[in-house]
Formats: sequence, structure tokens, C-alpha cells
Amino acid sequence: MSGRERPLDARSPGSRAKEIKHASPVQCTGFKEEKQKKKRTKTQELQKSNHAEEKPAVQKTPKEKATKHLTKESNEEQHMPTESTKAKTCSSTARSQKRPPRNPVKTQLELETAITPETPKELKASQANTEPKASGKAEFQTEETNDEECADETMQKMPKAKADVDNSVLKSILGNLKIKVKDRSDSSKVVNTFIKNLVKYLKKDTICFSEVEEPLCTGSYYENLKILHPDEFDIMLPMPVERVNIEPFGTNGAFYSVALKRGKNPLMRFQKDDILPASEILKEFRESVKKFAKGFAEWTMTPKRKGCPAVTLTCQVDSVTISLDVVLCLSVKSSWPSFTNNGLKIEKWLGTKVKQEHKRKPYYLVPKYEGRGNVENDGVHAKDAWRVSFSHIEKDIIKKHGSQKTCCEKGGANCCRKGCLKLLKYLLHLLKESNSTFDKFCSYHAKTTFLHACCFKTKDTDWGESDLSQCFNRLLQDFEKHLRCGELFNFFIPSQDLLSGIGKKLCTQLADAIKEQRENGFPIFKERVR
DNA sequence: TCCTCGGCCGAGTCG
DNA sequence: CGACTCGGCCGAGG
Repeated sequence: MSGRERPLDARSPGSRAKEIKHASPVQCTGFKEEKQKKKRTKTQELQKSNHAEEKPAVQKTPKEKATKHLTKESNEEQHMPTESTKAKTCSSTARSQKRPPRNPVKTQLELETAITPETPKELKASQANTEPKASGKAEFQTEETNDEECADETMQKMPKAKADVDNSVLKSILGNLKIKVKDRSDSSKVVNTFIKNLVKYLKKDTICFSEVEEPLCTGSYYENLKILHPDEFDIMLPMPVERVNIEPFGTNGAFYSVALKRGKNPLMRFQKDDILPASEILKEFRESVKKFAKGFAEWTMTPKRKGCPAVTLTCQVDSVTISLDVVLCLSVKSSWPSFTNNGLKIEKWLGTKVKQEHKRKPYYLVPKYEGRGNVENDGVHAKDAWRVSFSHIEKDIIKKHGSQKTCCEKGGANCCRKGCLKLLKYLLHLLKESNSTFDKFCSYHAKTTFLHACCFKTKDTDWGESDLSQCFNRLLQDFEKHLRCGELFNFFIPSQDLLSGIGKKLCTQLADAIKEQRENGFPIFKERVR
């Protein structure tokens, strides 16, 4: 895909907006083990000596816990603007195409037992239950239907039993998608070490990038949405820009030409004719990373890809090739571009306060363009345009996805939102693998569909843990609808249609493929297991 | 149930 | 005094 995500803008928090400085994950890498040991013993000591007063590690009683939470929340509110955010890029898409295919799912007892024998039929049958009889319109109407038709429990149980079957199948698939602890540990160690040192290097040994801020870890790995292997990492390195002028590049509101207003920003040296040329900055950044990476023999630079904002490096960890996208971006702490005004419609889902908090965060600009770099627009080359990114907001929303604060927390009800999204991503991944003409679709399409769906079905009870199958099917139908009408608007920038660059025919094909899977009990999931 | 990682904060240290 | 580092705690996930 060619880049397509777009973030919006946010009102700047004033001065403190930045401080993403403290300990980033990256910081505490190498010492982690030692640290943790120490930590543990220390904690024990503390507990013994009961020196604790408030925050001590003692929290044994629920009461204390509650107190803590409260404190924390209030802290959060106060520090809101500080929260680290990340922007994500589309790079992952391009990357996924290039990455060596790996077999997704390994056979697992769990799955086999769950799926049992004559899968297709059984699944199909069960599915028939979950779905409304006719077309896949509003699945949720099933509920109503049920209410009407079957007032008595037995009737209600029937569909439920089948739904349970579906759920168990899907859950076992989700189980297979989990990342193993050791894999996660191994790869995060490697990545964190590299990034930590890269940032140090940029700060101390470069001029242009000396002001780089704490890394923003974005992308599915850090959203706990990564499936199968921890093999893709997206790290954004923000450069603060105090005052900038941005002018839309093109008409969809996702791309901009950027000019620094006067000041002593180290990037100023790149500015020509009131344009901060993305291509040159990216080039310089790439050089710096390259220079640094020479000291890390295990990491290999991958060739530059046109229109891709990331500098990608790969590293072999055990049998897995990890790819790390490092994206230089501009961090803008002023209000989001006006194209975002009608986006991020999360009021009914997460509330207006949450929305306001998000909009006070900075937004990011990544050196990414669409189409040919030579295309000119008001004297600006496309390759020098920047695309807005709101990955940090996406990450935050996905982490705090409940309409109730306690959703998926201890003591709160669990929902199946993340499960649904993981399954959708996985299905898309498999379909792409089976048919290379689907290359243009990417997981960002899945994520965007999901976010829109959350705004439509806003209650946590709309995504009950036990309704996984129903919710997943509903999400798939949403996706199909978007595909059939060729419209999937950027969640932050509604004027950008993420499907606009993809042929209508292709969209329809994908919709058909998904429908087929849905109606036949997802044979593609099963092929993987056998 | 216990462990690891990521995220956040405050204390401590350095310049 | 501010910038940076370290250590501790917590939640999510496995």
C-alpha cells in the first residue's frame, strides 16, 4: 500500500507537552534482569519492614489498591499532555510484503481439539446460528429477534450453544496467534538495546538530530496486537519543532508541506524557499543510522524504498528475522490540522473528555508521500511532503478501549474487541498470502475498520467476551461494506479515503473472499493448522 | 500463579 | 538549577 494512514492534529498542551523523556522502555534494557532481581528482593524487604506508607509495594488489600488507582488516575490527568504517543506509519505494510513469509500458525493441540473433525460442516452450521438468517446486515438484530421469538430459556440456549462452539474455535485460533514469552523477550532485548544506543548516538554525535526526543514505540507489537511472531517493530523518533507552517499538499488533508518558522532548530539548515524538504532530511537521517549501525554487526540496513518514511533494519534472532522500522518524525505541539476536525468521533464511545485530552496531544509528521516523488504541487515536490501521523492516539485508544474504565481490567468485565481485531488482521494476512493481488491491503485497513466499528458499537456489552464469534462476524461485515462501496475513511482525517488508490474491482474481490470465508466457517484458518 | 515487558513516576546524580 | 539516569511499581499479557 502506499501510505495511507493519517493522523491529525492536536491542540498543543502548552509547554509541557513534551516530556516523554523519562524512562522509555528502551532505557532499561540491558540491566533488566539484574534490576528485576534487585527489585524483587527489595520489594520483599520493604514489605517486611513494612515501612510502607502509601505507595509501598504492599498493596495487599483491595482498599489500598483502589486508593492507588485513584491517585494514578489523577496523576494521569494532570500529566496528560505528557503521555507518550506514537505515530505509526504505514511502512509496516510495505514491509510485510517484503518480509520473508513465515508460517503463521503452528499446529496446536488446543486447536485440534477445539475444531474437531468435520470442521466445515459443523462450523457452518454453527455459524448459521450466529448470523441472521438473511443478509449480513446488522447482526445485532439477532438479539432482538431472539428476544421476541424465544422468550424461554431453552430457545435462547440453542443459539448460544452453537455460538459457544464458534467462540471456542476462534479462541483457539487466537491462542495460536499469541507470541511466545521467550520470543518476545529475545526480540525486545535486541531492539531495545539498538534503539537506546541509536538515540544516544543521535543526541551526542549528530548535529541535525541532536534534539531527538524519546522514542515512541508504535505499531502492533506495542499495542499488543502483534500476531504470530514479534518480528516487526516500529519506532518513531520525534524531533520537536516549535512553530511550523503547514500547507495541505493535495486535497485529502493527509499530506502537507512544512515550513519552520524562524528559530534555532537544527533542522533549519535543510529549509529552502520556505520548505522543509522531507526527502533530504530522510536522506540525512538514513545516513546517520547507517553510520551508527555499522557498530552493530547483527543489524542489516535494508535498501531505501520509495515513499517509505522508515529506515528499516533487520536482525536475525534465533530463527526469526526481526525488522525494525525507525521513523524520523516532526513533533508538532499545536492544534491539529483542520482536516481532522470531523475525525476521531469517539465521543459516544470513550467520551468527550477523552477526546479533548487526545486533541491536546501533539501530532506528528512523517516523511512520507504518495505516488511519484516528482509530482509537483504549488512548487513543492511530492517527495518533500510530510504525512500526518496519529499512531500515538491509536495506541492509546486501543489500550484504553472500554467505554467503562474498568473494561478488561481486574475486577471489570472483559471484552472481545482486541480479539476481533487480531482475527481480522490474521484473516487479512492469510488472504494476502494466498492471493498476492491483495497486496495493496494492509493491516491499517483492518485497524481503521475496527476503530470505526467501535464508534458505532460503543458499549462494552456490544463486545462481550462471550460474543467473540458474533462480534467478529459483524466486524467482517463492516469491512465488506467498506470494501464494496470503496470507502474507508481515515479515522482521523475523514477526507482521506484509504481505499481510493485501490481499484474497485479489487475491493470487491476481497469482500467476496472474506464473505466466502465467513460463510464457510473460515476454512483458511483451518488449513493452517493441519 | 508467577514472570516479563512496557509505561510512568520520583529520587538521585551529573554538569 | 535543569537535564539525564536509575530504580520502583503497576498493569497487561502469557
